[in-house]
Amino acid sequence: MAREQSKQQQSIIQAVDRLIYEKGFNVMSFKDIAEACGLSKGNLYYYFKTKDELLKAVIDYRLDNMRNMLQAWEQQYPTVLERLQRYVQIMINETSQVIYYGCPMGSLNIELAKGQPELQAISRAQFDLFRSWLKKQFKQLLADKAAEHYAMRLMARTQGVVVIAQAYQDKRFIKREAEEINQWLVDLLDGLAK
Amino acid sequence: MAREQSKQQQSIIQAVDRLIYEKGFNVMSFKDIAEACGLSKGNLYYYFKTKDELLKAVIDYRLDNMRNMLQAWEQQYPTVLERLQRYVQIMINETSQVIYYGCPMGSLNIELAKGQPELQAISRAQFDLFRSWLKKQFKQLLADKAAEHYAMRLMARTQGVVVIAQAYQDKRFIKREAEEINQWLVDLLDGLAK
DNA sequence: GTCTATATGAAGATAGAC
DNA sequence: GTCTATCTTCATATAGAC
Repeated sequence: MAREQSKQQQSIIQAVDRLIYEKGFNVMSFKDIAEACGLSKGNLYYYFKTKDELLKAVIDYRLDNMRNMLQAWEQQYPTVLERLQRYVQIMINETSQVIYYGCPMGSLNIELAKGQPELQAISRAQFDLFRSWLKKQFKQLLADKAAEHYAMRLMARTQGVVVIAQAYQDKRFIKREAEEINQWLVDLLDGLAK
Repeated sequence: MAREQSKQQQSIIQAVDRLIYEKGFNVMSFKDIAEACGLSKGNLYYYFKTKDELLKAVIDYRLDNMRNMLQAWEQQYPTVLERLQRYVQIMINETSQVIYYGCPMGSLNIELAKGQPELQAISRAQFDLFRSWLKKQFKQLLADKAAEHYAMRLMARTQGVVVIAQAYQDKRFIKREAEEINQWLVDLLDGLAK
């Protein structure tokens, strides 16, 4: 739910979004942010008083984008298989960033889980959103509990691919594994249709 | 290959190993380390002049432990399936830490991949070690390239499970997915035996 | 709203006494 | 080898002029 925000706030949030992804939340500094959006450090504090506030704003921003994206997918893809495969497609589309910075959602959550539980709880909302959307898709074919399990498994599979691809800066691994996961989905839904 | 190291060096390395895992490399400070091993900060610098040196020492320490562990597994488990499943078992055995701090190898690598490529290269040796050991196991049943691919896929699957389990502090997910992966290995090796 | 200047604290790292 | 004291740099955060 985006509150009313100034152009400046928007541009700060976008810069921070990128910096968190590329440097990590704890490494990113106010100096980095100020430089990235051409503001003075002092002026930044006019908009956001703490790093935690910035994180919250970035997560809200990401969640808005994700909700729009997922809604668009439902318009665009009529079948469950297409929707699930579209999810897998993300890592293909983002390959060139993923091999360097990993998954924006996954890497942030891992960082914050180490000793910043309040912040991790905020970051986790990204997982919640994908998880519930994927569950909703699987529920068209499966009982509630099984749908939940498959949603989580699919997320685990894509996250795992990203971790290994980042470790080796290996683009081809992403391609190869995306195909494997897509085939797994085909076989799975095929088995369920019977 | 562990060089000759004093008792003090060993105890520092073990403290740092833990701190990197629980707080992250960049968040961990010399103050943390000094407190953790009951030394003064100044004295710490007598043993290790920089944080990078500490990282190298910790990775060497971890690699030694891993090599010993893998060698022991080869003594203990005669079959490929048992060995691969023993690898999957790690996340079961470490569940109570994993749900809070993730994978020691994976989370460190993800952190360092963001803007510290020289340090990531050091950390990546942990992945290399597992990867080549797993490949060696698969090569008993598969051609070189396929063995490599399956080794990476197995690593991706366990890493992914850990990411999701950490996101939700969900122990049961680890159990559930470990069983699934074990079954996948059974089916896979079964298919190859034919 | 935007800036510069500054307060304050913590980090990595060193010097030198013991 | 171990300590305390200190240097320097950089971080978060604030104050106050414009």
